[in-house]
Amino acid sequence: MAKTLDETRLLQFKKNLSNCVNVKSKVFYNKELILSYSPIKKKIGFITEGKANIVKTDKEGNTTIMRDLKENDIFSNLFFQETEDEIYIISNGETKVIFIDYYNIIKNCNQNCPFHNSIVLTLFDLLIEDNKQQNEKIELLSKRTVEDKILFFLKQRMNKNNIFKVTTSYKAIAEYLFVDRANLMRELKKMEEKGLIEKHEKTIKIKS
Amino acid sequence: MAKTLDETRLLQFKKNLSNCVNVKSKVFYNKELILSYSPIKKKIGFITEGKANIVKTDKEGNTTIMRDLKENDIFSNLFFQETEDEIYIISNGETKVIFIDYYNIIKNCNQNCPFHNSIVLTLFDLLIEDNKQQNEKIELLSKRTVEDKILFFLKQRMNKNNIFKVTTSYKAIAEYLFVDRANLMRELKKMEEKGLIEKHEKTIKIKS
DNA sequence: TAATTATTGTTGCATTTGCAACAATAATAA
DNA sequence: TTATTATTGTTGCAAATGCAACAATAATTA
Repeated sequence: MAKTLDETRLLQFKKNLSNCVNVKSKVFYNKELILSYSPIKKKIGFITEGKANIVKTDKEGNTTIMRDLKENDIFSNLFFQETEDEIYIISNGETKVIFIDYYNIIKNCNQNCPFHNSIVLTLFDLLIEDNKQQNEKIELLSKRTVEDKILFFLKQRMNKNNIFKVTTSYKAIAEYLFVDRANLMRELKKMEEKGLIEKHEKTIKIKS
Repeated sequence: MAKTLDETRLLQFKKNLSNCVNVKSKVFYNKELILSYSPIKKKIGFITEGKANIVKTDKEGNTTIMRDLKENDIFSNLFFQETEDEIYIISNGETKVIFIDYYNIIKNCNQNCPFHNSIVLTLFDLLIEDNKQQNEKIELLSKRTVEDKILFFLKQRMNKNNIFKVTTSYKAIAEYLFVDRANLMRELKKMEEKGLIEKHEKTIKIKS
C-alpha cells in the first residue's frame, strides 16, 4: 500500500497553505519557545525543518519530555486540556515552523476553494499520523519493565542491520522513556551481559 | 469559548454520514471484537452508544487496556502501526458503532458535496479530541509514582464535590494506570492515612 | 587555549513496586 | 437457591527502580 503522506503530497500541502489560509512561517533557534497552552489563540503548527519537544513542567518543577517532534510532524495547543502542569513546545536545534490558524481552517474560507479541501484532508492525515505516534508512546509506556521499554524503543528505531545510534544522549532517552538515567545505564549493561544487545558507547546492536 | 463538538453538531454529523458516504452501523454485546489491526481495510469507527476498550496483548500473553473509549469517541486501525503486540478494540457492555470507510472519506465522493466537507471537518475535530485524550493518558503515565498517578486520575474524574465513584472496578483502574492492583489498594490506604483522600468502598473523596 | 558545563558510567542504598497467595465478600450463572 | 466466578482487601517478600553522589570524559564557551 502506498504511503499516505508522501513527499509530493507534503510539498503540495505547503504550497496550498500559502494560497489559501493565512500562514506564518518562523524559524526558532535551540531551546526557544514555539508554542504554549493558550485558551484563546488556537493554532496548529507544522514543522518543515528540524526538531522540537513537547515538554511538561509540574508544580514541583519536574520537567519531562512528553513527545519528540520532527520534520513533517504537527502539533497544536488544541491537543491539550487545561491542567495543573504547564505544557510547552520547545525547539530542539534550529527549527522551522509554519503556523496555521485553527479558525481559518474550520471557517474562514470559501468552502469551494480547492486548496482548502486539500489542506483539510492533508491535516486530517497528519493528525492520524500524530495519533499513531501517540499510541506508540502509550504502548511503550505500558511496558512493565525498563528492559521491555528499552527493547521496544530500540526495535522501533534500529536500521536494517539492527543497529541504533544514539544521536541525542542517554539522558534524553531516559527522559523519553520516563525512567531514571542511572537505571537506564544499568539496564543496558545487564542487557549486554544477557546477550540481548552489544553496546559501544553510542552505538547499540540489537541481537534478538 | 463554545465547545467545539456540541450535541447539535454531532447529531448533524450522524445524519450527514448516511447521506454521503457508505456507513455501516452495528451493535456489539459485552466483550465482542469491534475492530482489529488490519493492513487492508482501513476503517474509522464512531461510538454512538456505550463503551469500548483498546486492548493490547503482547507475545507473552499479557493483556493491557491502552485506552477507554466512550460515546462520541472515534477509533481506527489507522491509528496503529504494525507491531509485535496485537491490538484490538473490544466492546465494554452493549455498544453501538458506526463504521466509516477511510477511502470513502479521502477519495470516493464528489468534493463539492456539502455533506462531505462537513463530515471531514467534524472528523477532524473528533481526531483532535482523541489526540487530547491520548495526551492526557501520556501525562498520566509520565507521573513518577503510583500516588501521583492516582491523584491525577482522580482529579480528572471527580465531580464538583471532589468525589469520585468507582463505577467499574479497582482492577480496571489498576489496568488503566498500568500498575499492580495490590499496589493500587496499598497506595490508596497510604493516601487515606496521609489524609489525601477518604475512601469508603467504591467512593473516594479527594481532599487536596 | 583554558575554563566551564554537560554527559557518561558507576555504585550503594532506601524505597517503591510487582508478584504470589489467601480469605472475605460480592456478583453472576446454573 | 446453590454453585461458581470475579472482586476486594491484605500481607510477606523479592526484585526493580529511583535517588544521590562521584569520577572520568566529552563538548561547549570564554
